[in-house]
Amino acid sequence: MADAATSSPRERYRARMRTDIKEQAWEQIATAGASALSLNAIAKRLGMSGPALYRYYAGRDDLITELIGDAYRSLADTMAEAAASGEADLAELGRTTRRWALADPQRYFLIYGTPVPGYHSPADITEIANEIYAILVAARPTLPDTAAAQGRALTFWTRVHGALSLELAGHFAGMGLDPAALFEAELDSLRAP
Amino acid sequence: MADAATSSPRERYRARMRTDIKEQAWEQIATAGASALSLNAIAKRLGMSGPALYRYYAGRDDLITELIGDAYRSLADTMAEAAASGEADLAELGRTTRRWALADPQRYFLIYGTPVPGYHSPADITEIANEIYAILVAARPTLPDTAAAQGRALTFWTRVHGALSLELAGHFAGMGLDPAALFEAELDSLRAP
DNA sequence: TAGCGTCGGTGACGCTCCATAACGAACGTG
DNA sequence: CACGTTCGTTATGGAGCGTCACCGACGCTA
Repeated sequence: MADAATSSPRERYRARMRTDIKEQAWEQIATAGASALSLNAIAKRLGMSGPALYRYYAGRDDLITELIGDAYRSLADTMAEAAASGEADLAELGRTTRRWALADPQRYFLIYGTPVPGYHSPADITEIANEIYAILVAARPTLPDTAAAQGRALTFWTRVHGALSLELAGHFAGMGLDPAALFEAELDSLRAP
Repeated sequence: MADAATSSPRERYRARMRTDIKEQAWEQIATAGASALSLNAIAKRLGMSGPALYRYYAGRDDLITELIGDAYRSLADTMAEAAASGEADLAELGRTTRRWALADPQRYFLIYGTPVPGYHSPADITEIANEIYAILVAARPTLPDTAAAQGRALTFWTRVHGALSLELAGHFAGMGLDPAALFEAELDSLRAP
């Protein structure tokens, strides 16, 4: 079963509708942030009335949860692709992460930004997070010791996000600093532990 | 005029009211995040009706802006106090920052969390940010080269926030990692550049 | 192909919130 | 004690989320 291959017209319409909704949602998030995401506005721009969206998503939280999942998936795929492209230097993975984040900062913050106190990620999302972590652990140059590789991956990850979150939030802008150079300097620091 | 020294009863009442409002606001932020901050809820908990708050703050944004300023001020004062206490090791300043952040994570995210796309900090807030930066630059051990001190402060700051933002957002929790140990490891990395 | 059940969309409604306006009461200064 | 400033209230408007009842259209199946 789970005939994902064959799809009825209704299923295709429904899938198309869901992607259209998410597309509008991403547009709003990119321009005004996730907290300003409005179902009514999405519906209006799709030419239909508000409650219609509830046929596709249980509510605002449900939609955002799926968007978070998509963001994670996008990052994991981007990292995996970079890692599989042969010269998967750890520093190059860092640059890949930065490019991905700069392409849509609010998408980055949807994952690594301010958490909502009550919120807990569903299991499939934490799974993707581990997937990303595994890519970092396996990155070249390959280390003989697994523990060392894990430690390196973790240090790498925290430093990347330290530089990235400050850059994307604009904390460097007012100080006349060059975020790109700073990022490269942090990548260099990982070369010789 | 502007007799700031003497304060009329009205002025004191007004100041007291503003602090009460902010106190309730912090409570809400700590438990539900800044995005869930509700003026109506604050007014209700203060035993008065919603529009009364507009005598003290021009609106929701005005209140939040002042809260951000207070958060910055609190962090800067905490850092300055630690730096002035004699043994102002750079690593100790890092631990001070972490303690400050753990005391109220949402207050931390009010400064270093997801930015609102349109928002620009007022000048007096960026001033406090520079104040914090200056404390880090001047931290012990004193470096002869100013550029080196600035570089060290910057690296320190990005790494501290990398570890802190991931810890506070709960990204380490699901992976069975010890945030405190990880933080100490990052502080160690700063010792020998 | 005809009919029927499922699915999708609509307007109406209740609730909460932000923000403004108009009104009345309390306060304290002169 | 009188008057103007300040404070708090209710009323109002507008937007958003989410639910409900209703209806139209689609497509599967007999």
